[in-house]
Amino acid sequence: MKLDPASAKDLSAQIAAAIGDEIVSGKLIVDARLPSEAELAEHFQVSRPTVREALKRLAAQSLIRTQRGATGGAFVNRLSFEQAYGQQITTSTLLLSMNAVSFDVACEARYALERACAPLCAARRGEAHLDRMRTEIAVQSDPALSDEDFCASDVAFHRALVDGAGNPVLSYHLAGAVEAMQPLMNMITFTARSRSAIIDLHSRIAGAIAAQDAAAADAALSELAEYTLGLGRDVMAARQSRARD
Amino acid sequence: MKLDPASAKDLSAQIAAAIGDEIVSGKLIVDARLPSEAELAEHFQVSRPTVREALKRLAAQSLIRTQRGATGGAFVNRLSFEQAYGQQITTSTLLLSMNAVSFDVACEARYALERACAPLCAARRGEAHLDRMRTEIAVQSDPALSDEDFCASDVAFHRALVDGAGNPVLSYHLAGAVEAMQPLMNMITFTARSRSAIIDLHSRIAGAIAAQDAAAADAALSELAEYTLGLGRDVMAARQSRARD
DNA sequence: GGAAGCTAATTGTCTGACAATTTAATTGCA
DNA sequence: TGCAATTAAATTGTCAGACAATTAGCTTCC
Repeated sequence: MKLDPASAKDLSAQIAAAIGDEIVSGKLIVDARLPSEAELAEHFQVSRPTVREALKRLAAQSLIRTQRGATGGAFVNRLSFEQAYGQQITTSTLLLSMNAVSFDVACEARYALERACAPLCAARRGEAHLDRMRTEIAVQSDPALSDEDFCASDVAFHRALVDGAGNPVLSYHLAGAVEAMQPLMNMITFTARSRSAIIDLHSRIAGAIAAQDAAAADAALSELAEYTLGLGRDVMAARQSRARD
Repeated sequence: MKLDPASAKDLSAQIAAAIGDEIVSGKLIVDARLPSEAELAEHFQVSRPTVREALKRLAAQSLIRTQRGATGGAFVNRLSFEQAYGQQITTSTLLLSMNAVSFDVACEARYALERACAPLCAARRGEAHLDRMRTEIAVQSDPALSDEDFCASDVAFHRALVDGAGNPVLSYHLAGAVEAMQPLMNMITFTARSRSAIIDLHSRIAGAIAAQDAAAADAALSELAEYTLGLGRDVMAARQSRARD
């Protein structure tokens, strides 16, 4: 583990990169203990605060965890699926909100990915997933539900569909795509009529999954994608015409 | 921006979370300047090193960038697609390597997602994407190529396919799925025969994309998925039989 | 008017210290 | 001997103050 004296970056960034590389490359395995802060400072010829800044960078990426006390220190952290979901959702959400990604593009990506899950979900779905989907449809049918809660339930429905594929890696990749859409969906105000159209399509999807009919599920998802895109376009058009006034 | 005195977490983690929430929620917009480290220390009633640790955590997530000098400081960073790709690939790779994800599960996720891109790619691919795919096929046809380089070229080929869909959000989500497979693919030693089978399928895929034939591309991808899964199973079986000796 | 230098603000780094926490060893006692 | 309480040691968490490095803007001088 060496540093590049000519690098333009901070020492703490260089040290974090050096240690991070060891972890990613597998030279430091899960639960291995890093040298103490004092030893790292000695090794890299820097002060302890600089080492600490480097360790905090790694901790922010969930690459290490720290423990106080006599046998404490920094340990290589096993990246759990839960942690990865969280990072994935945060990054995806920020990416969409900060880059003026159009509703169309985000929507297309989301439904393209989701349709990839449908056949697997139809083949493998368990009762738990069917229950989650039916529960969310019931929630969505309450006319008193706020728009935000409707969108949250929409996300929960689609995550049940994704999880039904029974592939945690797939669920991880889809988590960001589905969750990051929520702020965009919130921007669309749902009329009673569009809500019922969405609920109908959700019911068709759930029914097809229950019947293990992949083709029907795909068709319904495809229709939902088209319908959602249309809603988005209507809202955008309405906004533009209001802006002209 | 307040801290919870009862929290079990580090002060730097709490401060990072507080500022991070402001950014994610949009209260701090892109390119906004955060207060100076001294002001933040004053605001949160902590020392400057503690504030700095918090800022380094945020920097590690690409949420902020810092600049030295008179008009310097910490600024909310626009998360670029490039940065997001990088984080996505790192996280996906670690997730697979640290959680003993089986080759089957990772492979299934990857090809399911990739097949979602095929129809879009067939419809929209430009000459640049076709060129990239053809170039990689040529690279792969060199018998002197090392297994590592063959896998790297394989990844490049598939990324061209993904990028051909012309949807950056889709490319972002797929980047992790495709790149994170490389270490797993490296574990499979390719015989000359399996290489030629893969190259044939790549050629069929590239041809179908060039002809804008989505169905043919999907069929070839599907075959490639099956073939890759088979290769993985053979390698695992051979290992187990060796282990029994 | 322009170039050089000065000043102020800010982050980057260092030193040293103490507090809090946890484990292990030691001691004292029954 | 066995066990409980105490002590010691190691480690991270936090603080205070200082100086170096960098950068923008202002001032001064030619």
